[in-house]
Amino acid sequence: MKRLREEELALWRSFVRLHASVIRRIEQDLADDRLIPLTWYDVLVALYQAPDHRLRMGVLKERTVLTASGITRLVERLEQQGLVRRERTEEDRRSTYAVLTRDGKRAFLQAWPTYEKGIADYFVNMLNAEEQRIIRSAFERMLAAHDAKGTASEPL
Amino acid sequence: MKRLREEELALWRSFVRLHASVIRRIEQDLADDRLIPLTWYDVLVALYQAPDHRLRMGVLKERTVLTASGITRLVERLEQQGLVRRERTEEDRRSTYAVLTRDGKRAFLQAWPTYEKGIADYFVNMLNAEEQRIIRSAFERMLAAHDAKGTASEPL
DNA sequence: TATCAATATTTGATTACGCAATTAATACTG
DNA sequence: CAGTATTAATTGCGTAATCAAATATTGATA
Repeated sequence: MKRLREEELALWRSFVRLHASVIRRIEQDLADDRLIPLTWYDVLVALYQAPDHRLRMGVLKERTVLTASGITRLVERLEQQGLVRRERTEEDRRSTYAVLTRDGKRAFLQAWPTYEKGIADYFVNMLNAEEQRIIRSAFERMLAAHDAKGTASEPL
Repeated sequence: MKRLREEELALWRSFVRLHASVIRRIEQDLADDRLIPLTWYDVLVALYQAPDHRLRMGVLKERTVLTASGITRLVERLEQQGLVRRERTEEDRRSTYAVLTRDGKRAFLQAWPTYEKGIADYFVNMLNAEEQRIIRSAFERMLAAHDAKGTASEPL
């Protein structure tokens, strides 16, 4: 049971706080511009990139940071806003597809410039090329390891 | 208006997802061991480290990741659990102090081993010494820059 | 020093999310 | 091929966090 050193703890704290700060700022900018929130964006983009702009709820869950019930409710709201449509299919009648609507496509295309600028201003552009490379490779490696382990408890 | 490159976007996504994954795992471990949640821990530690184990609500807010009302409610719950006591003072009767109780101290000391292990297992120990150094210094620099800017909208 | 502004915290209303249980359909097994 | 297990998604219920408005107190100013 190795104890954490002071610098290691500082590293952890910086990670948590930076995350909160960046997310809050981007969310604020989106709200200021009357655009959709980050969570909506994540779903709509995933659909946009998918073949036929449609994806099963389960896949959608994996692409976001939510649990199954979280996704159900989020898609429900998106459907109410007309940004997404739900479809059941014959091939497997347990599953539901979420399909991007025309309005949904428009909503996320409108949000992108603000989102992109937020990511750049509050995060990416504050890192030099070497830092970017190192952080990305470390984080992706860690994520892979996380996934490898608790796939059971994975709402990732 | 510089556009984000693919790798920059991947960097951003790895950041967001890693954060969600690590936090979720630690929170789960704490729950499994019947210990206090992360947010409680943050408050209790801040109080523990403060002179006389007491801090004004506003200061507490700065040390966590919550807004003013978030802190009010969190401290409220902690008070209900007997982990914290609220005190008003004569020097400035607008402000409230939160004071760590004996039970509060015990609760967070009990949680620490699990929390520490989580930080180590899911985050710190997955990074080599150089990565740790680089990430910490970059993140702390970014946080400082964030604070310098929007101190107005800062619940940081 | 009465008034207006600023600060510190709290409250009301709303929203989002998680867990555990539920429903429904498909896959496996003896 | 009947019965059980597994998978996919949803729902009930509770908790926690936010924003905006309210309250209370202190500071500034004319």
